[in-house]
Amino acid sequence: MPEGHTLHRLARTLNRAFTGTSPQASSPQGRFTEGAAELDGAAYGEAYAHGKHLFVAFADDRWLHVHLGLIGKLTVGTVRPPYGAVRLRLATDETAGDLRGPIVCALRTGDEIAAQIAQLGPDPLRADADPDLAWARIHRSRRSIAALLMDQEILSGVGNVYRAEALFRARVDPFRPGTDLGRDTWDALWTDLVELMPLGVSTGRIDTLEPEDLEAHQSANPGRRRGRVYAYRRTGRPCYVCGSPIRTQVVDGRNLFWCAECQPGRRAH
DNA sequence: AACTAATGTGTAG
DNA sequence: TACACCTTAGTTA
Repeated sequence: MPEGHTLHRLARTLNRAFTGTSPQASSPQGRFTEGAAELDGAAYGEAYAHGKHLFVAFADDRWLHVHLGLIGKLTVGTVRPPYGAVRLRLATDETAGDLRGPIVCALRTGDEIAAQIAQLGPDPLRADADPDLAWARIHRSRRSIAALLMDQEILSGVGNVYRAEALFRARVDPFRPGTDLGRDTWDALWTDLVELMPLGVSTGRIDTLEPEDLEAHQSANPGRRRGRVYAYRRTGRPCYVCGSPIRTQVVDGRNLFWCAECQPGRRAH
């Protein structure tokens, strides 16, 4: 589930597995052979996430830049023969990290990493994040808050699930323009993301239901294991708060999910 | 077993 | 707007 929480979790997992080692690097798939050769045997430094980007520092200003995109996976576990298309394997005698299907897997310098980070808006999962930087752009934009929340240059790490859930939890109409949002509403959205996303880092999944709404969820979904959410992918099913059907609409090529009763707006959708 | 959609983003037409 | 990435969960047969 590659929204920001996934990448922060992976940075932690990589650091636990590889800190203090000099892993072997290879590209079983063959599409990162040269980069892997550059990293092979280099001393591992530290992994960091910023939004949905993952950066791994190695000795001598060699950095690995990974973006999983929609279907990419990075798994870390005991050494086994690779399956599927493994773009990059980092391996010690005990542990292998296998990267499949990323949209970015590249060797970078520290300067290049800094330039990449400079393009990203504040990340609710980072202690150094400044929400005012996002607000400065949001309150001057006529784009919808739904579009703004997904724009990684405005804030980073929020994807389609956290977008739908944060807007629901703050009871905000997704189509409201940034110019119309109000500072209080932005503060509520940001504060909620700052509380919500670390839960995703610890659990590896996105759960957003408040305790008082959990009962309605559990009676409607006995034994469900995946994330417990208010709106995301619940099209046509009853809202856990008001019972009216969750709505969906494609906006900028992505499905947007919301409850028109709990998140009322002035315009017809 | 086969098929589809998906948490994302860059590029080409 | 379409495609590429090429995995995986979920659905349909």
